[in-house]
Amino acid sequence: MAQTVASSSEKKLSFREQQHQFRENAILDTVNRLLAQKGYDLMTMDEVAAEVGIAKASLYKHFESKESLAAASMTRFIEEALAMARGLSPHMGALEKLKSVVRWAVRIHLSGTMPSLPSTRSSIQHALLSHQPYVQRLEELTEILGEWIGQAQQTGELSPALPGEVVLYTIYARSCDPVADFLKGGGAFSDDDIVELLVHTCFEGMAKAPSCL
Amino acid sequence: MAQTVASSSEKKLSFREQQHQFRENAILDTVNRLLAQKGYDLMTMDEVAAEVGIAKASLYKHFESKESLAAASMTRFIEEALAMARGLSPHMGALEKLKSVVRWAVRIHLSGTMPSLPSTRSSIQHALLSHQPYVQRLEELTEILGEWIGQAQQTGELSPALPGEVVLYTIYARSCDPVADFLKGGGAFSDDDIVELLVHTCFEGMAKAPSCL
DNA sequence: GTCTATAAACCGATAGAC
DNA sequence: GTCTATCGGTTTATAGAC
Repeated sequence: MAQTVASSSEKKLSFREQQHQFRENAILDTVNRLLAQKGYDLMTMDEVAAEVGIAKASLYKHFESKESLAAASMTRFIEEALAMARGLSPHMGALEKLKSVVRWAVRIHLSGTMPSLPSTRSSIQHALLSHQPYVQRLEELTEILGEWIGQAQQTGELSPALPGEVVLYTIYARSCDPVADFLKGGGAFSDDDIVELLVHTCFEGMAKAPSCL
Repeated sequence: MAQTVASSSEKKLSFREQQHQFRENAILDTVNRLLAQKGYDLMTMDEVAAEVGIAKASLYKHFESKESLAAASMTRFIEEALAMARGLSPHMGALEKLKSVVRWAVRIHLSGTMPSLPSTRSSIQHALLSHQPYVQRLEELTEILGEWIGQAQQTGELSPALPGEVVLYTIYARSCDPVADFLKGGGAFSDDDIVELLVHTCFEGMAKAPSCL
């Protein structure tokens, strides 16, 4: 009996916690979209609250500040990237893994739900680097990518003469490349085309013919 | 006599106009730097006035709004790019001309005086496209680059299978690529190294060894 | 044209009732 | 936890004296 009550109480608590998590995920979904559309500085807390369908004060019960809200959004995104990277088949070559990561990121970017901060210029960049959960996951991802970069350089799939940091930063930057937005705005290409074109120019440059199209 | 007076009057007017132009150029220099450092949304008119050394109200005697100020800054920058492109030796190959443009832009980017708006996300992007002087010059530059791209594709220096828009957008995007900021922040490379690394990955990709380093 | 002072709007964050 | 109402600060832009 006592066990049943305890179990029931546990279930109820777990259910509330689940609802809490569900609500927070809904908030973060909205934040991801708004960050993708307008960026951090132009996104307002009023707007987030209105789109989620709650009052602004309620938003502050979940996240203590605008900065921590954006940091949570970015952290969740990196977690998804980590899960994606770790889920890649171990039979893939290192270069193919790296391309898969860029493909995945560009596709999310094109769907309008990548909470990327475009550059060093955003006011949140500094706050993010003080947000331990974000930094930690970013380091994990960097370590995974760094390993693959080293492997691809050993096999010659990537030039060993190219500093690893250059490859890493380039991969990160191509994942939220404005070229994708421009091409999408032009309307001449499908999302799949844009993904392949971007991955091609990123790794093969512009002298070699793309395998797609 | 009348001529002398007229001439003197003309000279005085011209001098005042020159001073006016000089002041406006000083303002635009400051704006370029602030736009490069913080971007449009985070740049404030108070800040611009303070750094120029004039009162904010005086700023509004030169430019009627923050939007028109940023638009003037961007327009002047495109004019410099046009002058640079038109000044390239006619003996250069088309590909070498394109690379020279990217080299020039990345160098300015690294110097911290490129008034680039990082992406589609800035609130000024829409206003810029309604600013006729800017749009016109951007079209002129696009036409020049488009011609070179076509030539480079005919000689096979660039892949003819790659859509021209992809090449054009890529060149524009690499000119203010955040990779340059990351590498500069890392401190391991000189500005010249960064320029060559970026130009190399842009045109040759990451499989081929860079000619520099 | 340059200044000081201020208007008008917006935004992040909080108080306090329920 | 959710709401309404509001505070405090910042920003763009302008009024008016000089």
